[in-house]
Amino acid sequence: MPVPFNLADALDSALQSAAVQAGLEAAAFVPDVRTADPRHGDYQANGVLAYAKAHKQNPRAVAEKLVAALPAGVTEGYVITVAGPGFINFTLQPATLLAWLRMHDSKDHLRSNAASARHGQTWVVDYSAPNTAKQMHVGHLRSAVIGEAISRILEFSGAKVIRDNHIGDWGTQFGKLIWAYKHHRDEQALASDPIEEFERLYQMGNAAADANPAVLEQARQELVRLQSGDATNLAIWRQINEASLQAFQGIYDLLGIRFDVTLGESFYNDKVDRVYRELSDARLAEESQGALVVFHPEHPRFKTQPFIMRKADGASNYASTDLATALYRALHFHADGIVIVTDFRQADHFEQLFLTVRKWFAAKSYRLPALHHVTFGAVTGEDGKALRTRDGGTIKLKELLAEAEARAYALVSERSADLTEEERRKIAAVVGVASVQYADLSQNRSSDYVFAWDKMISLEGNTAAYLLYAVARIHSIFRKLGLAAGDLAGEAAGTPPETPAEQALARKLVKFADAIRLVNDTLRPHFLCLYLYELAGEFSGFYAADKVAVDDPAVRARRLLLCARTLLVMETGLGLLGLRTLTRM
RNA sequence: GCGGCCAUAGCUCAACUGGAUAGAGCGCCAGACUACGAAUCUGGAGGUUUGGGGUUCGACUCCCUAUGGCCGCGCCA
Repeated sequence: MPVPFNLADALDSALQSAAVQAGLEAAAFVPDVRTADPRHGDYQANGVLAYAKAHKQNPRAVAEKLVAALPAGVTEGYVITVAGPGFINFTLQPATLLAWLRMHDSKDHLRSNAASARHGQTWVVDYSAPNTAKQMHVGHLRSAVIGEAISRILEFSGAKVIRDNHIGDWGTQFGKLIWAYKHHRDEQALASDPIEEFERLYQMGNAAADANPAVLEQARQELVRLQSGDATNLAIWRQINEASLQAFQGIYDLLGIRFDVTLGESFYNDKVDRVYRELSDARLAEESQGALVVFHPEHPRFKTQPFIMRKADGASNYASTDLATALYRALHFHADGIVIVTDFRQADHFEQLFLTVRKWFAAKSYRLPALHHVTFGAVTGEDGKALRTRDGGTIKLKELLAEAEARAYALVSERSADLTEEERRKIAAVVGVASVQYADLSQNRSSDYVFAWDKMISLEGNTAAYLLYAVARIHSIFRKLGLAAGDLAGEAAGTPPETPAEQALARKLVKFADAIRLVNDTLRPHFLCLYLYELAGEFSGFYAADKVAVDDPAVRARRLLLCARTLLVMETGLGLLGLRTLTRM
């Protein structure tokens, strides 16, 4: 029995054609198929209610007609009932569950089936984007972790993804930094930990310029020299960038991030004139108080709140470079979609940017990509205020990840004292980072994120440790039985799931497709986290209820198949979130 | 002042973007290791979804309003 990867999709189109068969006004009928509460079934179609309402018909009668018109290929695979005011419920038959599990037996099969969703599309994902000359701190975590997960899921869904690190490597701060570099640098510190020293110099330059107008003027001169191509200052600037990128990569390595391109603000320096020209020619931009700005008369706020794209002193700012960036991504990368991952405070900026881009591209007949500003809330301490260390400084990302690993190590040593020191170190490295990533990803990104160590490294509940533990237990079963986890031999003997726990687990497994779809549609990775958590929960229930390593070969084969698929889906899903997994912990 | 986001169990969060009896974890109570890893599982208690109106077959979700919190708003990004 061939079954599709995404069963909800298949039901949707089956209901569409049934609507034609049954004589409904098919164009006005949207099946609205979604996953259901298990009490009601696996999928439910809710579209009948809206249709019947609009057409003044009895919803139950319409539902009955639709069900009667479904092809045999569909009706054989499910138990179908009409319930309540006109819901159509579909419960998968055990044989259908088995067929799905058999067909999706490897990561490659999952991927190739999922890839139809965005086949042929190109997406640019813009995330992380720290400023050079500063260390990454806790505030940089969410963009990096969320952006990477979105990139992986878009890729899994068939898109060509270009990961772009739009670093802040240009701007007025470099005048002060170069001034401090020339007057106060510590060569020894520069050699041993350059990023730390640059950060110190930046703060020093900032403070000195604030305190002394003469310094401020000298810093301005340094900036002018840099911008006019002065060799010395350019060399310092390059040194700063190089050291910064190296430090960033240290963090990215821990988080499993590798960018395809790093096109920072400086890259767009020579591309902003075209932006000024084209927006002015299109009469979208106007002079206001000496600056070149864009107003949006149709917008309640942006009709008076300007989008400043060239400052009165003639310099560019991030509006101009972001406009140039949008054009570059559309023309050079042929992007079908652009995702920009930043915190919610920049919502106004990107709303103005997107409004401007839409009008500009329309005026020039440039192909417009889908534009998504993926926002997330602030990271706060447990008091609800911005997260700070005890002495009031920001928490460095490097230190945060080290702390997570140390806490994980203490836990592993406590729980698995029998493992060697080396093994415990390795496990702690994975669990520590995964806990940080997962704590961030598992929450709806739009709310503020309350940072709490105990919750993050916790072993219980919706945490990385819980998911990794489920994976480790499955590996353990295969190890005990002397089987390879990916070994497909013996699966042919697997029969349809029978016990309640087996069925619940199998029914959750096929919903993987729906979770992927949901994240694709919403760009919210927490839906995949929630799915994996629920899957791990179903597995744990199954594990407690039904022993796998039993003597009866038929029962054992049936349950081993479920274990193999749970492992496959868990490892695939965790991989899409950017987490590494373990075989023991 | 104008605008945006948010408010769900004691705490931290979900609720598939308008669907069926609002779900988890922590904490609390009561159980389950002579069974593949108890970092687990099974039950129980706990709710006027901030207050008040409205829209409709149906509202945590949409609209209005009040209160409280976070944030943005002319040359930082």
